[in-house]
Amino acid sequence: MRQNEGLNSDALRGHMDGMLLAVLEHEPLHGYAIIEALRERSGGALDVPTGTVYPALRRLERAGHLASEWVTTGGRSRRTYRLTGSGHRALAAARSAWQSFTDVIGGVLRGPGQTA
Amino acid sequence: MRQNEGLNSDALRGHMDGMLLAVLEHEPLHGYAIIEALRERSGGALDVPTGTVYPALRRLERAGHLASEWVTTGGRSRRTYRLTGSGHRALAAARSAWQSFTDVIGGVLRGPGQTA
DNA sequence: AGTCTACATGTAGGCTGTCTATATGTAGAC
DNA sequence: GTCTACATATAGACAGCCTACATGTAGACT
Repeated sequence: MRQNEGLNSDALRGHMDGMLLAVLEHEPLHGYAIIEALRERSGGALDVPTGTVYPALRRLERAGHLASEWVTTGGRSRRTYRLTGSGHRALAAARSAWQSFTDVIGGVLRGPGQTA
Repeated sequence: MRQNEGLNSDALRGHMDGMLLAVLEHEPLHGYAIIEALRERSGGALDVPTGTVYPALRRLERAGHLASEWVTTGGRSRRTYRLTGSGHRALAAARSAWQSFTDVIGGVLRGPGQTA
């Protein structure tokens, strides 16, 4: 279970929740499928370990942003998560926060006087 | 000592080092001035506490990216930090990492199929 | 003289999210 | 019978950012 190419995991902190919500925006998914979706959407850059995802999903459910139910398909049992109303709002908030976050950090990193 | 507007501190994780290096790129500064520079460059969004900055500066010095010396001006003593060669390389690496980081996270947050 | 604010550095300890490692079990292919 | 992919879950380590505290100087104002 190797780690993401060049992406340091400290940097992921505080952005996992938003990504999980984003992945679940238009379809309910179970944990394992969420990990695959993250890998695909990131072009292979993101390989999030189960020890990160499962606790995070439970946290988001406790917070009311996700709801889960067990779904059995072809002999396989999966806990499937979907966004709640609160989850949709949290996703919108996460996107807005991401925007200001990148503006601020990006601006500092580039240095003063650079607009682009 | 109030906190940054809307910026959650988990999100800062792993990006402080790069910002500190960026602020020191063209001129040596002491800790207190670095905090002010971060506030100015971020348009007031970033108000980093001393308990974050001073340990971080020491860490970066131990890592060889910064060098420090005590400078006394007008009765005031300040530990002034400057970038080393290794620090300049680390800053370049941080900028490159920031680019891929925002590409990856931004891409996932936006959802599939969106180029812009 | 006393007080207050801005300047200036520093540490101890807490919090919490991510990671590693481990445990458990099913389905299907070979 | 074994191996791989699928699938969920938890315990404990790790590390960076934060709060709170401790300490001290310079200069302005009263």
